[in-house]
Amino acid sequence: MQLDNRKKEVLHAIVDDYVSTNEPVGSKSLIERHNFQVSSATLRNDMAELEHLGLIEKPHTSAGRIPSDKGYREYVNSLMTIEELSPREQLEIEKRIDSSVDEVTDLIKNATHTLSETTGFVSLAMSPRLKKSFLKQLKILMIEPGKALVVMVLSAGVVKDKVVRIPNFLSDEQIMKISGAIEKNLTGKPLDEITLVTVETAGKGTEVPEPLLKQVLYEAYAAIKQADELNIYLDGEHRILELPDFSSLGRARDLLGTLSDSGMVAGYVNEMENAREHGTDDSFMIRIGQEITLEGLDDCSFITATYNLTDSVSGNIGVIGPKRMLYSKVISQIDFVKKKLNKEMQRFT
Amino acid sequence: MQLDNRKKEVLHAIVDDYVSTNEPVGSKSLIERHNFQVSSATLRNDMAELEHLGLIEKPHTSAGRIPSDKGYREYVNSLMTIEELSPREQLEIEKRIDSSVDEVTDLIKNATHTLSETTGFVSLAMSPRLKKSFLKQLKILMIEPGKALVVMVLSAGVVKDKVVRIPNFLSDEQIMKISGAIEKNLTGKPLDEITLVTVETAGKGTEVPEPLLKQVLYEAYAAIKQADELNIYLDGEHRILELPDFSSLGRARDLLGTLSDSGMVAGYVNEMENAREHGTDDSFMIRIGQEITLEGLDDCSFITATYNLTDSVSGNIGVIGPKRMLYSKVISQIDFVKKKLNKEMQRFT
DNA sequence: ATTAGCACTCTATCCCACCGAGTGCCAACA
DNA sequence: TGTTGGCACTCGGTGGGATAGAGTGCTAAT
Repeated sequence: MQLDNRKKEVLHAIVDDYVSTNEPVGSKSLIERHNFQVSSATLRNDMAELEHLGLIEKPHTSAGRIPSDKGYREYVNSLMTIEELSPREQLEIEKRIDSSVDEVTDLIKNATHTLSETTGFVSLAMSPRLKKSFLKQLKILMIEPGKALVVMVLSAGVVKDKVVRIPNFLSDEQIMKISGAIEKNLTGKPLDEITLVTVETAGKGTEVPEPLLKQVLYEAYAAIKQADELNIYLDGEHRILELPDFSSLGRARDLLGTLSDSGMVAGYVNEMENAREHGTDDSFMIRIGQEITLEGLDDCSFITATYNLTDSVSGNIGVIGPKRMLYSKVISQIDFVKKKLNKEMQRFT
Repeated sequence: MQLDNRKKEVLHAIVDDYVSTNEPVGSKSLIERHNFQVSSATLRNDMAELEHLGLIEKPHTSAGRIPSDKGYREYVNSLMTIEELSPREQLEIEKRIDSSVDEVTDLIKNATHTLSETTGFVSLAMSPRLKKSFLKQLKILMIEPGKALVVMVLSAGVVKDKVVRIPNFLSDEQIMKISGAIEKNLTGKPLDEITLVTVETAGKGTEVPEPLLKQVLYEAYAAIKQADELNIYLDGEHRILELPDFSSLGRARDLLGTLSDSGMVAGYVNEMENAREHGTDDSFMIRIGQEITLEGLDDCSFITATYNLTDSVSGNIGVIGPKRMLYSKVISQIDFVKKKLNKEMQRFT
């Protein structure tokens, strides 16, 4: 992208103005608001050029210009400068993220809610990807004949459990034996290295008759696998309706419809995360407009950061807002929430 | 409410027509659609009367009539007849409520989702009110120094747990002792009869030094109290935007804003439930329009039924939809989902 | 009690004219 | 070659005015 300095400034100004006014910006109003030392005609030429490059576009012939997806992208990649939040804003966020909760999940929900409140957009977080964390404890508790609770404590300070069905005839002692054997052999193993086979070999030594044993082991395995399933937390969906960008109802409907399928959104975030490998940037993922492949999000931007529960266990937190957003501001807000989250998470590990 | 037969029929017809067309209904179109053996002028007189009684109203001078809240109320109380769902519809619901889940919570979420899909409205359910269920098991598991997991199995087949902080120095054995003492003394007690004092006396016999013991007992008590806290599950909020009744955006915004505060909604459902004491009806609660004290729900109706996990443990499930709904249909849908839910719940108790 | 007839009311819709912001282009200028 | 003033043109948005249509209330007759 070869742009001389003034053209860069023009694009910058157009994005800024459009973001703050929500109206296509014309050459004249550009002169009025900014200190360009040239005439409006010159800017018109520049704008024609920028339009030719696909960085801006006009809604109709006789309107001003608005940034295209590509224009926003250029803005985000090379034009904007990010500033720290003011102490007031920082304090506000710190206050909101209540640190007295007992479980990581609550902390994450808390941060997500805070992020939605401070940005005014929809926020979301993924639960930590636990596949790299390892088992610290595994207990199977009899609940009643035929039913047991598998409780797992993971290295990342997370506790997971699952109710499972077991054969009716099994005694308390038998369960304890199996539970002990699994724990003894699998403690220290990362979740993603635990397979059904691993669990079955772990349970070998116990003197429990074959078919019964096998069922319990299978259930234990299922519980372990469920523990590293990903959850997504969405917050502030209703804020979409407060944004002028989605006043058209049709757009809002599509967007909310898509967001209501949280599994789909989670899948998309995962895809993004996986595609990040070649990431040159510092853990931020930004998708703008049509770059987002989810239906109904063409007018949105999707920005996430990566938080860390431990070195190897991380998740994502971010927002979905209109393309027309104050990128630098929102990014610093996400960044600050992420940092605060990381700090608070140390308590759990 | 003294209405001669024809006036009742007129009101009935107005509600039906308005619900299906979403347009104020006039005397003439009433004649066209229904077999009234009188002229439109006569109906006009009747309608003037109904309006005088506050059962219908007109949006403006030269428009047809629409039912008022009071009109809908009369319709619901004495006019409509409820029919069973068709076998097809029943099957559809039965199929959707997946019965293979392992936890009551999942079953309830499932039913809520199904209800939203079949009615096309927002659906919601309250978690079971567990205060009448009793403790069947209580175990405290050490997770790491300073942290433990309290696991409770309740009579209603529900498992609850909570991570709690405990003094660092406590050993595994000490925790086991305390856990055993609590379980021994509190098993069989309904949750609402368990107080901090009860827990403390239960823990008396253990040979654990005073201040440490006291803290653990307090945490155990807190865990028990948390177990009977109510949760609310909302589903299908986005469907609001598909309803012509909320096409005005402002209304939709208010409604979604209110629903986003799920605690508030839960509180309201509870209020309704408590006010139901004098209930002559068969467990349905219906609130129409202004009868609902939640902000932004003036154009809605709120209908819930009571499901039962056990004789003494129940919760609510229902929908929030526009006042202009097919009451009889929606009520049978809720009723059927509730019955299916009750049936499935027997597996857990 | 019911009906036909009539004057009246009010909204929704369409049409049209006009305003204004903005553009593209051209010719002139530094 | 880049910049500027000027100008004709475009197009969406706004507001007024006319019209159609559905519905009402009232009155007088049955």
